[in-house]
This record gives sequence, structure tokens and C-alpha cells, in this order.
Amino acid sequence: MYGEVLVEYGVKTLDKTFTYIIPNHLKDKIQIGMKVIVPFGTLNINGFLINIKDSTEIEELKEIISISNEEFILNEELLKLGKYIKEKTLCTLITAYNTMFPSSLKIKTISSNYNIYDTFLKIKDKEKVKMYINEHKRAFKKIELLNKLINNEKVNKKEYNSSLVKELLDLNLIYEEKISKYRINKEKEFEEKVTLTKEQEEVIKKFEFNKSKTHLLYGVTGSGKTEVYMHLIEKVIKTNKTAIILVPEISLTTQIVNRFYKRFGNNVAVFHSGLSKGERHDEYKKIYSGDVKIVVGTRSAIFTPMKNIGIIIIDEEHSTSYKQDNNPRYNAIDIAIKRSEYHNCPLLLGSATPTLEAFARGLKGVYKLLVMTKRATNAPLPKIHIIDMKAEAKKSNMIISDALNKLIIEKLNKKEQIMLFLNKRGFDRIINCRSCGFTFKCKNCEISMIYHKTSNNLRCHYCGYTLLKPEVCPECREDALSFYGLGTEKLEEHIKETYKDARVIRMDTDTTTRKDSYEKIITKVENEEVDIIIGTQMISKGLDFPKVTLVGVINADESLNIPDFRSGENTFSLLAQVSGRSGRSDIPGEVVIQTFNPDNDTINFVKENNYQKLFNYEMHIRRILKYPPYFYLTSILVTSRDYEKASTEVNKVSNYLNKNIKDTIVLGPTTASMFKINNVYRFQIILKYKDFNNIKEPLKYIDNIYSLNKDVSLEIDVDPKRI
DNA sequence: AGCACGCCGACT
DNA sequence: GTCGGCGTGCTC
Repeated sequence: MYGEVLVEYGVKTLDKTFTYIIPNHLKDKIQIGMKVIVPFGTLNINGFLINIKDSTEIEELKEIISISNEEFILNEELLKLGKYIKEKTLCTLITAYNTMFPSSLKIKTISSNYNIYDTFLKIKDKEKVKMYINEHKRAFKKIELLNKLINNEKVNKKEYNSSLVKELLDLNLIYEEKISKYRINKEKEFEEKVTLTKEQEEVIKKFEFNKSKTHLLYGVTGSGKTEVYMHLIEKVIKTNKTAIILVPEISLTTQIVNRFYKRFGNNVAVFHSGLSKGERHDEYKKIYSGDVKIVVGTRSAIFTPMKNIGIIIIDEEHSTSYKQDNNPRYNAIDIAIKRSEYHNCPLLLGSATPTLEAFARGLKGVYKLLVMTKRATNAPLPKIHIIDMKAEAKKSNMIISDALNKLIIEKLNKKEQIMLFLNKRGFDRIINCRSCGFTFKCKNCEISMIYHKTSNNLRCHYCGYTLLKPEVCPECREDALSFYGLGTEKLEEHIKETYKDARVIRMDTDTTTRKDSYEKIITKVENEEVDIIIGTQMISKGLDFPKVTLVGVINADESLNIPDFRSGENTFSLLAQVSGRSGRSDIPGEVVIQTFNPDNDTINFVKENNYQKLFNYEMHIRRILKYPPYFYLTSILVTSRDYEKASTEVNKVSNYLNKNIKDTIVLGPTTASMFKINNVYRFQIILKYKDFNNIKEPLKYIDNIYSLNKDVSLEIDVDPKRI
């Protein structure tokens, strides 16, 4: 017997199998999908057994040394899925398999045993024990323990003093029994049955089970999407099938997972990067062994080895977090579609602000479109005020406008909660005019231009159009051009100074690095130990705090100015999402959006809460400029420490593509949006096309060439979320 | 990726 | 005369 093994190095030159002899002592145990240790060159390394065969042409063969992980084996579905990932993202097969396997289960660490146990004490010989009790009448504790055992009570070793237990063990009266247990263990709580709204019922009625169909649930913020998810899952697990539900961020798993625990108890596993290695091992084991029917998690949970899947749900479908931004650059939605096909089960994408791609498919009938337009509590959507910061700036209100200030004081007095959202995702290298709000846009591409300090000019990162940086604003002739930039920390300081009695908490990547810190912050807010929550992206999605009645967006403009064709769409979804945090229960909510561009179309769609208008507006632009969903995109990034090399090679690539790709628009080469990072120069090419098959082989070809080049590297991102 | 083999420059 | 620089090529 021979085994075909993929070795662990994720490099293009080793993206093929090596054949090994399967020695007799492994023949019974070994299975396809197992991790093994093989001799490779001069050393022994880890690999993945992906095929077993009876004969081989190769003459000199070595033997597989051992199996490195018997506990978890990749099943047939997941082995197939890896091949799909390789084809779709152009990564190596082993890279695909390694990402599907949770990192804590990588072989380097597997030597330690992640299983943990409860140790119970058992009785050996009742008669002997009774005799002992008679002879030691004054050993009260020991007698108590032994009596429990005689009465067949469960006794955990931890309950008694260890030396006491040891004595009894040494006397051979009792013995230990280890029962493996999981670290996370939640009992189901009773939860009163919720009555569904008409809209929720309608959605559930229309939902198509038992077939591979993608549904898009477009439901406004607070319309009760989570409740719909739970109902659908309840139906599915009643038929003995399983469910996967993905949420965008760890901060969100906390709230959703708790709701799931309450309703489904130990039938739920969590899976995300915030778990400790041990916890992750346990959760994976629960899933692998079929102990749970539901898994809730972030992107990587889409690879968990659930069997007999009855539904896959992706919440906040528009979130960019479903796309991995390093190798392999997969999108969990694509994987979900693939798995739904394999299991012949439905996929549900949910969002209050779907991506244009998804909504367009919904309208075309590719996805089944389900709609919820009302809030579940029947509360109205919050009232949105747009504040012109140009006018405020003249009054020297640089951070908080008069209107927002007034509302903050009002809400503080009423003991209601306030969320202040700071949009930090912009580049500080965007210049705008403090006087009139003007920002520089490329005349060809309609996207913001980026300031380059070294050359003192403004550049478009799509087409390369360059403009010398003017001294005064070309619109109003004022000398008021400036960079933008305010951090959460500074905002927190300002708020604490201004509202001295308010209890303020900050929620961003800095304050949530420690494990459980999300949970702590969320609990604090829920227990009303906090008046004002300051945060970034993190507080924009999904959080459900009934006492929040005011949301303030400090700087709406930054994401508007990101030089990406999706900036309008992303800004709308971000603002609509944060707005949705306000007034979720019975008290009506308000939203204040501060902007230097109060007349901007996107901002006004937010004010009207009109997704449909945004959709039509953006689709129009996308059609003219040949962007998704009308065309697919792939970006190619060429980088080098040597400016000249990067520049000449990217031109070579571009020439090659222009000659060898048909029916594809080749844009560039241009400098990438971050041109120089850590002294590495970055250039990019963007491809716009209708059919991936036209570009796949040429892309593989250039990818292979540059995998051998140590000075210049090339990265391909198929369907990038950011360009 | 990681290592051996190999072919040219400055040193006890 | 040898030690070691890293360029090239191979790994079942």
C-alpha cells in the first residue's frame, strides 16, 4: 500500500503529492485525511495523507513514519472543499487544508494532550470499606466520602482534600475514574416562547428547506433577524439535521451565542479565534463527534466538520470579515454555497444593508429574496439628524456639534445610554477642505485621491492619475486644506472632560485585546453601569442594547473618502448599522450624523433610511464604470524592496496579461493604495471580467513564475473586498 | 521551506 | 593550503 502525501510547506514548488510506503504497522489505522509524519529530504516533517493506492511507478520510496493526529480526520466533503478553495483562490492545496484544520490542532502543538477530565472516585470492595469504617469511627471526613460511594453517589475528587483521597487510594479501598469533559458547558435555560411578528412568520413560511437554495433576508435593523434564525434552526434540528451560523466578529458572538445557549443549551458549540487552544480543541471535538447540532462562529467556523447540515446562516452578510485578507483569500459565503450544494441544504444570508451583489441576485431571483421592513418591537426606526460640520467648525465645535451636545445632556439626564461612533477606517492621507468640505476626486475614477508626502502630489490608485498638491482649495480658494484624524482615545478624553459625571467606556481593538474583555464590556453596558459607549467599527454591528437611545456619528466622512469603488455602499451600510443601535426597545431612538458633506447623496440616503435608493444610485455607477455586480474583479499586487524591480516586473505582468487574456479589462499598473509599507514598494493591476475561466490559466502561469522570484513577489486576490 | 552540495574569496 | 560566503536545485 502506498500513500500520497502533501507536505506541510505551503509553497508553489511543493504543491504536489509525494508517494510513500505505508508500513504494515500503520495499515489498519491509517486513513485518507489524516495528518502524518514523513521523511522529506534530510528531515521529518508533517504532511496530509490525501490518497491511498496499490501501486506506483516511483522506484525509490520512503515509509510514512507515523500518524501525527488520530483524533481528527478531514472527511471526504472537506477534502473536496480544499480542492475548490485551491481552484478559487489559487492557493496551494496544503494551505487550503491547513486553514480548514483549526490552528490549535496543528501538529507542532498536538503532542500535548488537550483533553481534560473530571476525576470521579469509585468504590472497590463494599465489604472491605464497611470494615474500614467500623475500624476508624473518628475519621469523619473519610467516612462521609465512603458512605457516599456506598450509596452510589457521584463523588468528584476535587470535593475532598487530596491527601485524604490519596490515603484511601493507597489503601486500595477506592479507585479513580477519569471522564473527559468539555471546557465550555452551558445548560439550557427556560426562555418564554416569543411570539413572532407577521413579517417573521411570513419569512419562515416562505423559506425553502431541504434544497440547496440561497436566500437573502433583507430586514431593517431591529426587525428580529436573530429570532428568525433561531426558529429556522429549531425546525432543522427537529428533523435531526445540524446548523452552522456565522457572525462577523467575535464581539458579536458573545451576544448571539448567549441567546443560543439559553434556547439550545449544550446543543451549541462556539468557534472563533478568541477561544483558548483548549477551548477550541473541545469545541471542535464536540462538532467532530456529533455532540452538538449547532455551531455559532466567525469566518473559520464555515469549515467545521458538521455532518448532515440542514441550514447554513450567514448573519450581516455584507460584512467584509467573511473574506480572509491573507492566504488563502477565501470568502466564507462561497464556501457556504459549496457546502449547501454538498448537503443539499439552504443557505440564508441576512442583512439590513445587503451588498449590491447579493441584492441584485435577490432581485434577479438567483437568491430567494425575503424582506422585513418593520422593527420587531413595532418601534419606529430612529430619527436621523444630519449636522453640517462646516458650520460647526466656524463655531469652533471641532468634535461635538451643538445639536449632539444638547441630546447627550438630555439623554444623560434621562439615564438613557449613548453610543458615540468614530469612523477610523479612513486614511489620514486624504485631504479635505475645512471650509467647504471639498475633497479631491480622480477625474477618471470618481474616487478619492491619496496624498503622497514624498512626491508632494495627489494620486489616484486606480488609474494612476496624478495632481500636484495645491496650496489652496480649488473650490473656495481658502487656505483650509487639511488632513483628517481623530482617535478614539482622544475622543474619550474629550468626552470625559466635557461630561464629568458620565460613566464612559471605550470599545475598540485596544481595549478588547484580552480574552473575555468583550464580554465584560457588554455585560457592563447591559447592567447599565455605563452611560456613554465610545467605539469604532466594532460597535456598529449587531449589538442589541435596549437602553441605547442616542447614537452619535462623530465623523461620517472618513469612510466616504476611502478610495474604493465601494466606499458609498460601505458608508451607507456602516451608518445604517450604527443608526440601528438606537431605540431598539420601547423608547424611540435618535441618531446624529456629523458630516462635512451634508449634501452628499449617500448621507441623504441614510437620512431617509432608503436602501433601495442607494442601491439604484450605486448600480447606475457600477454599470457605467464596469464594477461588480456587473463585472468581477481580481487584483494583482506586485511588491519588492527594489522600486525599479517592482516597477519593471509589474509592467511585464501587465503586458503579458494584455496579450494573453481575452474578454478582460486590464487596469493599471498603478501604485497600490498603500504604496510603500515597511520599505516594500507596491504596485497593482486590476482585472475586470465576466468569466473567471478566461483568466484562471494566465493567472496560474504568472503566479508560478513569481513564486520562484525572491526579489519580487506577486499576490492574487480574486473578488477582493478592498482594492 | 529547508537543507546539501558546490564553487570562489580572505584567513589561522 | 582551509573556512565560509550564498547561489542552485532537490525533496517520494
